[in-house]
Amino acid sequence: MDTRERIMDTALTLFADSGYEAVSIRDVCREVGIKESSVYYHFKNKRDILDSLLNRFEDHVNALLAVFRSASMTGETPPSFDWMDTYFFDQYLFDPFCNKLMRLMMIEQFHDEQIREAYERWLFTEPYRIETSAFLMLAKVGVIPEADAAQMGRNYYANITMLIFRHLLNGALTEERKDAFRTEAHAYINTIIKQLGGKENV
Amino acid sequence: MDTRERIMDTALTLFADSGYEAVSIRDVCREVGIKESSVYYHFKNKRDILDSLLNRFEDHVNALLAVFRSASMTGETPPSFDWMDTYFFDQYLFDPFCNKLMRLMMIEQFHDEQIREAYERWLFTEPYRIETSAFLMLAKVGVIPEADAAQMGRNYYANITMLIFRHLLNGALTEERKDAFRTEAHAYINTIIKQLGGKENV
Amino acid sequence: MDTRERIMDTALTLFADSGYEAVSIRDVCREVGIKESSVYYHFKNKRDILDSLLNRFEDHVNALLAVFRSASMTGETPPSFDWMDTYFFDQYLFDPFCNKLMRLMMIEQFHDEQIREAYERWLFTEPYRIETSAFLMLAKVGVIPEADAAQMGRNYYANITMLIFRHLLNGALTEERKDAFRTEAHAYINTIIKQLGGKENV
Amino acid sequence: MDTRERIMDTALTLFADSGYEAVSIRDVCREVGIKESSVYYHFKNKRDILDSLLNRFEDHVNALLAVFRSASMTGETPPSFDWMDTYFFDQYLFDPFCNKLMRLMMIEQFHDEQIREAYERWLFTEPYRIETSAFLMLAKVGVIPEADAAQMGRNYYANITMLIFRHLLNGALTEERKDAFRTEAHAYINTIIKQLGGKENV
DNA sequence: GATGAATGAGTGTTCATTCAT
DNA sequence: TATGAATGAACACTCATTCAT
Repeated sequence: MDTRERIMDTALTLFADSGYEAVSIRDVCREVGIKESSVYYHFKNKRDILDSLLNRFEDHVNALLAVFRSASMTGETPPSFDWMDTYFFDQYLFDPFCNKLMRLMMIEQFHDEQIREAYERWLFTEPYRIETSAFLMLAKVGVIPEADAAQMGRNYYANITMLIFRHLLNGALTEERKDAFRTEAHAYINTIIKQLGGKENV
Repeated sequence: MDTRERIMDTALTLFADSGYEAVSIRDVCREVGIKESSVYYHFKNKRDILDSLLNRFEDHVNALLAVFRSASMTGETPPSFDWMDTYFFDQYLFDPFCNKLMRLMMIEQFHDEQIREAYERWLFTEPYRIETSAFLMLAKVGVIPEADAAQMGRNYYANITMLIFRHLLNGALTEERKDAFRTEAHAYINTIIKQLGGKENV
Repeated sequence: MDTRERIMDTALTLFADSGYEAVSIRDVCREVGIKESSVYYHFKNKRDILDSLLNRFEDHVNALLAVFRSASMTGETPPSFDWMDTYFFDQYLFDPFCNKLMRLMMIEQFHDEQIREAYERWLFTEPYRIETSAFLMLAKVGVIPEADAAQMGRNYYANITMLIFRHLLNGALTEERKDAFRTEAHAYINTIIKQLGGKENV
Repeated sequence: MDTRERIMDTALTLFADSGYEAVSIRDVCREVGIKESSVYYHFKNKRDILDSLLNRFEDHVNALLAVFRSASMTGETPPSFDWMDTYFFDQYLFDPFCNKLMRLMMIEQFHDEQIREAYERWLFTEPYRIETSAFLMLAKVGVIPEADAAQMGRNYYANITMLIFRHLLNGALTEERKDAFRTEAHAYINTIIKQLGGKENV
């Protein structure tokens, strides 16, 4: 991994732990093993590191979305909760890069409007859009009574959002916390499936 | 209001906006209208201001809890969603002091274990305890089928938690955001009441 | 002399030697014997030191002008070249504070419009006004033929200005340079006096 | 123009605007369109650029002097104020290269003895030598009474020097400033010519 | 109770320069 | 010829804190 990459990587880890302001260029450089002045060869200034991270996140998550959309559009595999596990849980919520950026956005949203918008979009608006549309698709396929789709989607979204803040954006992201999230998420999903008379999914 | 009070007040407002680290003693003093050295007559150091705020919050919220408990214990008035409005929404979530402290805890939880514990307790554990117990009481009173109480309580908790993060801990606390929270919360509560065959509550 | 005074004093000496940009706060503090951070108790920033110096100069020189004006207005003593020696040479050109500020303005006029204006004013416009008006007064008193006053004033001004740049704003201000200035200035003045048929003034 | 040339050219322009210290290698390279490290192929270090400029100036101005001397020695054309216009004004004072170097010397003379010497030489000593010798020649030719030559030469020199500092080394060298210089210089010259009973020269 | 004055440690950033390629 | 990458030293400035008054 080249220097620029290592700076971004280290900075993100520290930013996600303590917030942008609380992390100094010195801190980043100590970790990376370069001199402070070297940072300025790769980045215009400190803020430029943050912006680069935000841009990379935006790109990364848009790519994820594109894959997800094309997969769900072709319809070759019917929508299922397993999808969520793969695309939303594993590749988004648990992904170290994405998780750190969510923490960063969560801290910085309070004093940066640009970040606040990203925060609202990627933790609320987009998940809501995807999860409710998944339930609408399940209704189309006939798995769910059409009348309940919206309400169920909204409930699902609320439960997952609560679990994200409770377990994945609370202190350090340990395996215990991931397990707690997974356990509660699956328990919730199974109650839904039971209501639908479906089979359990562990 | 005496000087010590004004320092705490101002510090909290700034901390809630930008986080503890990002706010300087200078910033606080400029607002309060005193010299920086004067702060050290009232507080041991900067951290002491933060600790005093956390202690005051703990006291304040324990007092709230005590009132709530005694009110619900006497059973003179049956538990209802109106309670929530009064005790949980108005006196806790919307209360400027409490709301600022929640923001502060949300920002600082990532690099301070003591704050993380308070954060987990007052945003997740305690609300969960109270809200689910409210539903259990509703079940005892016969308003809700005993079998659904736990599940409904959990759903209620998840929805309210999601709304808190989405609307009350997102950017500045404006009247629009309070309204958005209230609207969505009441809409959700009404769907529950409808399911129970009860009357709407606006 | 208090700290603020000593900072200004030292800064001016260094600025006049090397220019504003080339002098660091470190340089000033080393000389004054204080820590760099202490400067910021007395001045908002580096530029504030410069501005304070310029303001003080403006005040100082306006005071000089006022004294000169009142002295020449009362007319108790007729205008003479001795006046110039006292007011313009000794109290202005040779005065260490004023001389240093002239050097500073001379260096900084190239990249600061505000300073350029002061430079033009206090090295060209005001001296021109004063010196030509002195010759007009001499004409009124009958010492000089009215017709020659303007031309002689202008020549006097040109000669003195040239001597200022040649001797007083060239390298360090040593006693030799002051002597060179005085010698040439008096020589020039004496040729004028001779032309007028007056007595020599050494 | 090759790279070395472009570096010197750009550096001079920037140095003349802001002084040597205030201009960074970065500034020069940005303008030239090369990377900072490339400068060190063409110059030993930053100071080497300055020295090269000073050397080039010395050569340039010596060449000018040689042309002027041979022209005045042959005596094929009698000395005149038109000469001054051509050699001293147009080819020296208004010449962009020379004018920039004069500014540079004016700024840097205060903290570099080598530059101070060049400054004194090319702004005072040499012009004085040339201008007074021109008046001596005019006396030889009989245009001026021998007795007045020295005095008139000195006055001429003083007036031109004052105009140089007032108009050509004051802020940026604009067409307005050149015009102001020319107007005042010609006005002065005409008063001399009038005194000599000669014809006006516009 | 409050402040004037000071400070050591640290902040982000710029600088001229080096050197392998 | 030119540059990508790095660096030590310096820069202006901010910080929380101290202490005598």
